[in-house]
Amino acid sequence: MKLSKYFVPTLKEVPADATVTSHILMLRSGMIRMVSAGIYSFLPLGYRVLQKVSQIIREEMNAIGGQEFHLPALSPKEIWEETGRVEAFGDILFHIKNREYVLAPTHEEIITFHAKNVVKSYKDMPQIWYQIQTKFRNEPRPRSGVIRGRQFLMKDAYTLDVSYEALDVAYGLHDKAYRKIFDRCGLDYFVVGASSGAMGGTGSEEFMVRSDAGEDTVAHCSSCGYAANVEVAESKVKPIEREKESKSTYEISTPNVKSIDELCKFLIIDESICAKSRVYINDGKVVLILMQGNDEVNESKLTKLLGGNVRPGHPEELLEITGADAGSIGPIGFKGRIIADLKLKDRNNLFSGANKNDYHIGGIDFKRDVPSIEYVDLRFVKSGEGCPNCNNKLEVFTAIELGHIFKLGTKYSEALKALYLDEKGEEHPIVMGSYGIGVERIIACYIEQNHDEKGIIWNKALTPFDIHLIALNMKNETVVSSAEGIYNELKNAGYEILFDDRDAAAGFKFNDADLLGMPIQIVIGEKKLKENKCEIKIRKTGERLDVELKSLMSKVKELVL
RNA sequence: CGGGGCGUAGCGUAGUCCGGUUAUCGCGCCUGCUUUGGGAGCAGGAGGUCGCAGGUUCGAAUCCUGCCGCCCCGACCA
Repeated sequence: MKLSKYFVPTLKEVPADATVTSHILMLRSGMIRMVSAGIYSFLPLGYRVLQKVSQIIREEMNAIGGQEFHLPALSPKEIWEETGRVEAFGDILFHIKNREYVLAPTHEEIITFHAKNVVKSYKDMPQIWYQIQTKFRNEPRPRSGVIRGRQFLMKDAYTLDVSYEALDVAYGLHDKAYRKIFDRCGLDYFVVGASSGAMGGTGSEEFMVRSDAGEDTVAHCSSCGYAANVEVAESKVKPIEREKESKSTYEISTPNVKSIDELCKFLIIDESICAKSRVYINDGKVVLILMQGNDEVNESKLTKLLGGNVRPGHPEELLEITGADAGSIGPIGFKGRIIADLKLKDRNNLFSGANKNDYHIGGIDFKRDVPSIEYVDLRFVKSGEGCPNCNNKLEVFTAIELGHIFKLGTKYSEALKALYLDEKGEEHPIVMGSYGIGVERIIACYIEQNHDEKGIIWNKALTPFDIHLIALNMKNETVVSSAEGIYNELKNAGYEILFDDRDAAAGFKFNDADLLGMPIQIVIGEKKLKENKCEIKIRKTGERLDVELKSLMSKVKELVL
């Protein structure tokens, strides 16, 4: 491809709206342009990368027996009502105004619809069905370029099986395929075990890439590989030691002290001996949660523990329930269920609210004064705490979710009555699995991990072109004819090659080449030509090699592997 | 949806507080000449509903009101 005729609008300056590295570089290298918030056009160069990624995914999905579909994005609303997902998705689901259609945010419904009509016997399974297709979600806040969009490309796969045992096999195949896909793309990723929660089934894994642009927070152990979303992550934390002598409780006047920090400052004590109170309403019932010092309540853990609907109490409710405002609430005299974090287990000589505004109580002994108390792990894991599985320490950081796999079970097959007959002629719902990959996210994550101050650094697998050929002076006939010759020779040898044949200054071309990031640059210039040589630059290392023109092809063959 | 910021030529911007000739500068673009190993030089040129609508005023990019759009933080995220 000749760059003079190829639409690659590179930008020298950073667009004002972009803050995330991958977003900046995708815009600057002319891969994408924004149309509206969370909606991007892929330009020819970006689309080449998208196709490379898609092809890798396709190959690995086909390798485990996947069959590629192309399902419609436009979908009758009725079928989404049958599974209850019009309500479940809420405002995330795009609705068509002039007909009862929705834009599909995912395709469980459509797959199940086809399964119901076609898969009637145990003999028809197992099946692995997948597609690479555009998904639509009305995200309230798209961000970070292509990382979170309202329209995005997803590889979604669905498995149909006769049993949960068979589902385990399908799930295992996807786990392996996903690792291969991300390995081939050259990504540094890790796998997070997640509870499948409301989706049912027995397992779920997320494939994550560490990144400041990420929206998930995970705890990771580099030693044993333990990794979990902080919503469910656990850590080894010792409860604070009980003191030998328990003081008796005593009331302290603490005017205008609202927070743990203010309390510590006022009484000159450490936050570790303060029990912070939070009141939650669980399906109408009141629960008091006690956390050590400034530890935050992990509401995911709390919801999992209590079940049903869990929400923090409103200020008016707090006053009515406890007789005090937030900041002066505590376990002494509290009527209702009391749960404390494990870190506070059996501890004495604690400080907490007095359930009376502007008063706190000291000398609290949980064993003596709050005998009904329950202890549960309700903390958010913090960096530096012990790994639950080994003796190393956990690191907590943000990450981008690249893909997930989970066992769906029969939620959709039951709702849409996708049933099959077993050997005995008995009817059962099909057991399903669901597996997704964010295709654009692979590209963004790759760039996040492979760039320098000059631009992108592509690897062989994803690069839009194998070689970036630069003719330095398009007014010099020798340079032009040599470059044209090399271009044709490389092209005929089967290489994908971008030929910068623009009439521009050398520095301009070098900088564009570094920005676009092809793994190998071949530079044709007057000086080297006089010695029958040209120059090869390795983008990743910056290494430059002088190569005899006659041995160029063999050198290229050696480098492009 | 809450908080903050921004909207001036394809891109990046000055001017806005404190209203006043023809809206600033750089990049890019067009023409010509020169130049060609790290974002060239000279000369000439094109390109603007100052986000939109309304208001105040002799006069609005600038002040006021409403709306739209974009970015960031938070909430949300099968």
